[in-house]
Formats: sequence, C-alpha cells, structure tokens
Amino acid sequence: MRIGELARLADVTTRTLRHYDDLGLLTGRRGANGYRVYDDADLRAVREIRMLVGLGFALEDTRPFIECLRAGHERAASCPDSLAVLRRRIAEVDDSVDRLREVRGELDRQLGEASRARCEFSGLDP
Amino acid sequence: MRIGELARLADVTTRTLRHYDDLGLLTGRRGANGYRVYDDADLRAVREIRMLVGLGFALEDTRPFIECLRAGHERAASCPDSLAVLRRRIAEVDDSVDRLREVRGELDRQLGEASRARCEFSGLDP
DNA sequence: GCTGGCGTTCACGTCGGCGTCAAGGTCTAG
DNA sequence: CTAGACCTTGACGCCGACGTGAACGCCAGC
Repeated sequence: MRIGELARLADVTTRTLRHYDDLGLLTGRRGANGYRVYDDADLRAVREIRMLVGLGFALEDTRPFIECLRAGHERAASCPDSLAVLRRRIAEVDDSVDRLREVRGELDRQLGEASRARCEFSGLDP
Repeated sequence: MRIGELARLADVTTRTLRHYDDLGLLTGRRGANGYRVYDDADLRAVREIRMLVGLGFALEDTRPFIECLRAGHERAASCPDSLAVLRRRIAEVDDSVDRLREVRGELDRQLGEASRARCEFSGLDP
C-alpha cells in the first residue's frame, strides 16, 4: 500500500508518516516510481507508535519497540531495550503524579488564602 | 534598583526579566540613562510569577495575579480574574492526574504482557 | 491531451520561555 | 584616560512533532 492508504488506516496524516521516515523510525521500501511502499507490518508499527505516543513516550523512545517488532517479536515491549524504556516511563509517570499532587495541594492552599483575603476585604471576617 | 540586582534578589537571569518586560508583564520605569528601574513591589511581583510558574502556570496566566498586586491588593490571587485562572489550573491539574493514572495503569498492563511474553519465549509458561 | 488525484522533496512556521551571542552605550574606580 | 562592570536593543537558536505551502512528478480516466 502507499502512504495515503496507510495514513487512512492508521488515522494519521501523510506528513506524520513522512516525519517518521525522516527519523528513520518507519523507513518504507520504495517502488519503481519512488513512491513509499508499506505493508501490514508497517501498519502494525504505526499503531504501536501512536499507542506509545498516547502514553506519553517521545518518538525516539518508541524506537526500541519498533525495532523489537521488526526483529519478529510478537509484542513490541518484550525486548530488553523496550522494557528498560517502559520501566523508565513508569518511573517518570510516578514522579509526575507525585509532583502534581504537591502542586495540587499548594494550589488549594492558595485558593484558601485568597478566599480568606476576600472575606476580610468584604468585612465578613470577625 | 537596576535589573542586575533584581535578578540576583529574585534568583532569575536578567534575560528573564527583559523577557517579562517584552511581554508587558513587568514593565519597569526607565531612568534618565534608559536603564530599567525596579522597586520592592517589582521584586514581590517577580517572586509571585516564579511561584506561579513553579505551579505550572503559563506566563500569560500569571498576568491577572500581577495586575491584582499592582492594583494594591495584598494577595495576588484575591481578584476575580486571578481566582478564575486559579480554579482553571486546579481543574487542569486534576485532569492531568486522572490522565496520568490511566496512563500508569496502561503502562503496567503493557509491562505485565511483555513479561508474560518473555516467559513464554523462555518456555517458562505452561 | 488534459484534468484531478495521488505521490515527491525542500524548507520555513508554530508554540513557550528563555539562552546566547553581537555591537554598542554608561558609569565608576584607579 | 582607561579598564571593566554594568546596562541597552536586536536577532537568531533551541526543543518536539509535526503543519503548511511551493513546485514538481506520476498515472488513471474521459
């Protein structure tokens, strides 16, 4: 299949696929006319990339997963490099959640103080 | 005081302060020689901005807080516009936490499947 | 043969928050 | 008088993941 069909099937733009090609992430073969030619394995790869990107992975971090697929493995995460990146991402997410919880607490504190300030301003505070 | 001293006191670079000036966020007066001139209120404002940025606010979103301070209010969050932005940010943080928790769950699932795949590969799965 | 719908390669634009020169003006101490 | 420590504006660079447009090639149907 050509780039337009793959784009439709994977629900991405052709620009996105060309970008992945530029990165060497999804280097399709070329037909006699210079057109990029893709197959079902490439569709699978694009879907894997989009899934990982949806989970917050940078494009570069999806590379080991795609290489794992191209190495013939059933699951893209089942290679050592993929697993390492996966665990790293989990740690990142945990850190992010922790930070956001602290931020959330501080925002609440700010809201409380602001409300109290408005009460004093309104003369509603004894 | 001039820009260098304010930068030291607020622990930011002079470039940062000029950037805030470019945005019209912290427009200091100018001395006879064209130098920016700041006072303690400006120091207070910069600290407020950095605190809010630390809580994830975009610079544009700190504007109502700074205007609130310049309007003479004690607490930067005690004006209607500040409060609106503050509540919006709280909602954003809550959404982010929710999304990250879902992401975290999915990452765990991926990790589990990958581990099982590796066990099958190793012939350790009955 | 020509229109229209595919494809191709540059290559610059976007968003935010500054970093990092470059080329100059100002002021103070020695 | 001069060094050097401050200040000024202007303008390009960076990061990521593409969007957007130009200018062109390829191929099918009428």
